[in-house]
Amino acid sequence: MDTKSLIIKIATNLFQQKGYIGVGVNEILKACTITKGALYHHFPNGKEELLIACLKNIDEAITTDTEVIFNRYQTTMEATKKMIEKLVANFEREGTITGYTFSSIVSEMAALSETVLNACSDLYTKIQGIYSNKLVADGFSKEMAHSIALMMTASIEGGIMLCLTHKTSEPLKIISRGLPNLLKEFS
Amino acid sequence: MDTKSLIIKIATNLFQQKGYIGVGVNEILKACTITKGALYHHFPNGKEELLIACLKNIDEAITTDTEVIFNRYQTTMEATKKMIEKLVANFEREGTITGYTFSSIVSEMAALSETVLNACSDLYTKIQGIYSNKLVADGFSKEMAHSIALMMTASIEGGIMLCLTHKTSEPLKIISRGLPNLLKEFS
DNA sequence: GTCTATATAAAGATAGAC
DNA sequence: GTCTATCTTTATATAGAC
Repeated sequence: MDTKSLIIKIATNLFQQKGYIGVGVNEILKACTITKGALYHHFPNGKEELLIACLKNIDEAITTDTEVIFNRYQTTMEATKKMIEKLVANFEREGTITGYTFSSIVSEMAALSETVLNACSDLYTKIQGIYSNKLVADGFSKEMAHSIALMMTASIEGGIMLCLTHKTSEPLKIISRGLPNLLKEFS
Repeated sequence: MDTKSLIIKIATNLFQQKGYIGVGVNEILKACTITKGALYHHFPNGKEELLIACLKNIDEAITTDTEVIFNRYQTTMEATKKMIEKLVANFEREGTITGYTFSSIVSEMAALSETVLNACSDLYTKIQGIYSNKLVADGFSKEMAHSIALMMTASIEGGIMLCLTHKTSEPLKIISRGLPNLLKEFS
């Protein structure tokens, strides 16, 4: 792998584990076994430029992964249950959830960087689009699908946060069981 | 007001707006028009000790406020709708949600400080307890009330995050409309 | 394209006068 | 209990050799 891709790969992991401000440039360098010269050659605008590249990387990974799951299973319900199962397994294995969320980045950057916030906004929109399309295929109207997709995203992201806070996978498991109520028409 | 209370009050506001790492000690001092001497006299262990004091402060404010609302209205549904209305109004007025959340603090501190994480965990448990009690009064079993309360917390926290990300109050409004589906028995 | 060495700024914290 | 002045560490970023 070329140096640039390596930096992005390793930095992505670190940012998801510790947040943007929680990871120093030096830590990234050490993890990559490279030095400042290399990093600033590939990312002249420094750490924030690297973060944007990482967000794009996360974006692709999440989108691809979600699409695969949502294509494999017949209904939104099945697909979502499987997705949450993966999140739970991830959490129980590693104690964090690295693959599917960026809410910590949103939270810490919301007041700090417009660029980063926009990147996160796009990403959520994209994920919700996948949910929404599947819901339309399930028979919901476009508007209802939009609303339900939003509620799914909110519940799952909130659930991830509760798992991290309470250090147990119970919240996501309960949310999974409550899905049938979530995936229903409402006013 | 005495200096210590003043520091806590102002720091609480800043932490909620910009997160823990996003606010420097110097910024707090400036906002309080005091100097380091005063701050480190009241909080010998520095910034983290101050944060814990602020979390307790938020805790009381949120708990009191939530209890008032949940006592005033007959059902969990009505109370929750009113609560979300307040969140939406807060967001539309100030562009942020300062009074009712601490998820950004959780997210950024999750990997960094055990103490802070525990304080946040207690707080969520307390809020969910209020929801849960009301749900039992509504007629749900204790276990079901626990599960629904958790889903409420997850949706609302997730909804707040989506509002911040997309810079619109739409997510919370949609969640409010979807509440009837959330507040139902499930397996 | 990657290295070493250095610059520069900001953070949190302390010491001691008043 | 609050001030000023200072310390220490750490952060991001740059310059220039190879």
